[in-house]
Amino acid sequence: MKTFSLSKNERIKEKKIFDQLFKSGKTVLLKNNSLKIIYLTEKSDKTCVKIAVGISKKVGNSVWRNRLKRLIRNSYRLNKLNLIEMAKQKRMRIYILFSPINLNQSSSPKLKYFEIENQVVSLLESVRKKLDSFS
RNA sequence: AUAGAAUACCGGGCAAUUGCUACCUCGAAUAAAUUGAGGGAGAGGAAAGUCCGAACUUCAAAGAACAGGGUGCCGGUUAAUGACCGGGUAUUCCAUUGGAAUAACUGAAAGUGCCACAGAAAAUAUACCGCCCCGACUUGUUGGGGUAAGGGUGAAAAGGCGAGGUAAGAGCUCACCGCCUCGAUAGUAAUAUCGGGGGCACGGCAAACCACACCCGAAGCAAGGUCAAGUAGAAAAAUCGUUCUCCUUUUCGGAGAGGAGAGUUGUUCGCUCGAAGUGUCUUCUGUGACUGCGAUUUUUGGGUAGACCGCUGGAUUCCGAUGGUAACAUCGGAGCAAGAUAAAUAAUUGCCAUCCCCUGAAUAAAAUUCAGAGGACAACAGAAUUCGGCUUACAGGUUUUCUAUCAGU
RNA sequence: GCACCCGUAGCUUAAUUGGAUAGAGCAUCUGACUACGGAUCAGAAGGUUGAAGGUUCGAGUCCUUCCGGGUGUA
Repeated sequence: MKTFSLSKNERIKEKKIFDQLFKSGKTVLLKNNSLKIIYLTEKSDKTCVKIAVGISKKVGNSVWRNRLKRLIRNSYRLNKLNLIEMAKQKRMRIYILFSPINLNQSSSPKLKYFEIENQVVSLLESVRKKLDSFS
């Protein structure tokens, strides 16, 4: 498998998983409240990490939403290795949903890649710490 | 040259690295899902709004009338349109007899309706102030009559204007204009021009109802089809139907009529489809009750929302020729150019191009040019069955035309 | 995606077939009553009828185009 890829198998596509995430997932916020992560774990021998990006229609127009989604995905696939290693060690499946909170088009019309990447990295780190301490 | 308006077009480019989507080629492995390498491909002028028009699919075939909806000068283009092109007419503007822009631009003399307030009167006309005549008397008031020129009201006042005429006036009469009507000429037509006659009757609103002419069957790719999966062919209530004849007959069965109801997205007609048809009791041979069966409607509960086809080669794009004032058509040549589905088409870096700002140099200054450093990296905006239009949003740049100002010949 | 509906004061709503200043209730503010507050009584303010054009003498109402919000549909 390629190291920095993000194929269809690493994305959430099933409606059931989305329902479970919204019903019983745990949220992690950033300090400036721009992004959040909803995550869910389950024990399984077939380890995998799947992500999705959920953006409300009221946040901005389709061009802006597409760009945010692509930036989040791109920064995830460049920084996902640690999380996958941990999932292999602990033998669990991890589902992650990214979502913007206070971020919208009127407040920040131009999105910059490095800001998004920093936020994604710190979010992934905090998720990893929580999982570590939990088990 | 600068500024403005219109018009047609473009909507950053190249390279590297890391990815995404489907396809092709060569491999690996397998029951299958899969996976490795390479290759070329991958958002727009509006992809948007969903305002019109079609293709395509289903509703048996897509029938008729009414209802309902749409359009509305004339001719053409088109698969089709409410779009486009050409012409006419009206209005506005500039100018001075031409030019430009805009227009839901049929009918108010088929009928119905509305026209608040004000005003005498808002459509069968009428008379407040006036003007004029006659009578009465207290000589400036009143009674009767004529009139619609002037005033006043209003968004709108009953043909306009001038002359004659008159007590005062009035299409009462006449000229010109307008209107109605008949004819001729030009034009395919809308319409225009000219001539004769009438003698004023005909206010506005049809984006009020309506009339006339033409057009429209309905729903939409979540259409529709195939496969898989499914505690699914679930329960309750109401209504209706469960009828005849013939053939072969032990039975089973077959044919015909009838048939509740369903479809035809409003109604009617027409058309099409069309299930069950059992048993028991009662009873004066037919009726009633119950049960079973079937159909429809309503309610409750539950399941799946996966894969493939539709899905991209088409009223197709580009170039040229011919015809046409033009929209466009015909012919010839070349080309194939996204197909996702929790939804791909991206991210970073470098160079170039573009724009902004600063510093230095050239020149007396501005403007301009060159060099260096820094910043922005663009606007509007993301395919979702596919096309033709319309509408709306839009940084910057290019082409052509027109207008204004300045400079030169 | 496709199809469709609705916008009136801060909130909930009226407005006859186009006719005048867009009317109510709650909330808000001011005053009265009270030792103070509530309740009550009296009064005031608050609307370019979502926006822009058009038809009309006159548009909340009729027509067109935008803006915002919502619904249905396997």
